[in-house]
Amino acid sequence: MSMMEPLEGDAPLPLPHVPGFSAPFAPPGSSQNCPSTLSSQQQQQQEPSSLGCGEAPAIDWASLFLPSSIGLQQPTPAGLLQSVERPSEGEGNATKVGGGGGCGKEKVKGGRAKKVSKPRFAFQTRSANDILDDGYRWRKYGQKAVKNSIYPRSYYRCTHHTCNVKKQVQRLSKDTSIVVTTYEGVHNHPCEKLMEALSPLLKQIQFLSRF
DNA sequence: CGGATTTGACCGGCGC
DNA sequence: GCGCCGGTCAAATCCG
Repeated sequence: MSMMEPLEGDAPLPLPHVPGFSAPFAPPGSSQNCPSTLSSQQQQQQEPSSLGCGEAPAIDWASLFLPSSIGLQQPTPAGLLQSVERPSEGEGNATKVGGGGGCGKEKVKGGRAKKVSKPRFAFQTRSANDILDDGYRWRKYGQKAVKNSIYPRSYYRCTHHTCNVKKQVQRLSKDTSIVVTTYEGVHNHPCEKLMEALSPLLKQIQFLSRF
């Protein structure tokens, strides 16, 4: 599994840029995403600020999503270790993204699947808890034992009806305190927790902007 | 009772 | 062509 090598091979690194747990995961130069609900243009312009939600105000989502700014809980104070973008995999020519059958594809009724490559974004966290509270709601749909790791990989899907974002969570066998979370796709909706936390702030901004 | 989780089966791509 | 492996499905089970 070559896709994890950059992560597993590296020792914990100082993180140059932390996109935030629930930030819209800036696609590495691609624009394919959630074709079922939103056009790719509206969805993402490589700008983290374009969350893609129609009624979302023009806000710098990337910065707002930072856990520290909204009080999202973090499993441990250690927090993020490394973020990894993986731009090379199948952008455009739709090669397999994760090695498996369904990866990078969407199944349609009847068992056939069409290939859809999505932006993927992985980062490591040092946490005793596998499940990061990133503000979104996830439903687990699978768990697999993976090679070269004593820990299984868990597969989650965003529970929002129109959102197709998935994430994989796996603990490193080399360093059991590190959890690797890989997001696939971009949320086309603001997370409930975030909006809840931001609403008073937004009101305040709107109020102040009148002057 | 409805939603979330678990888990074995199945599917499809890739390497040999 | 075949086997391995990762990703997904879906029925069963759990839980609030």
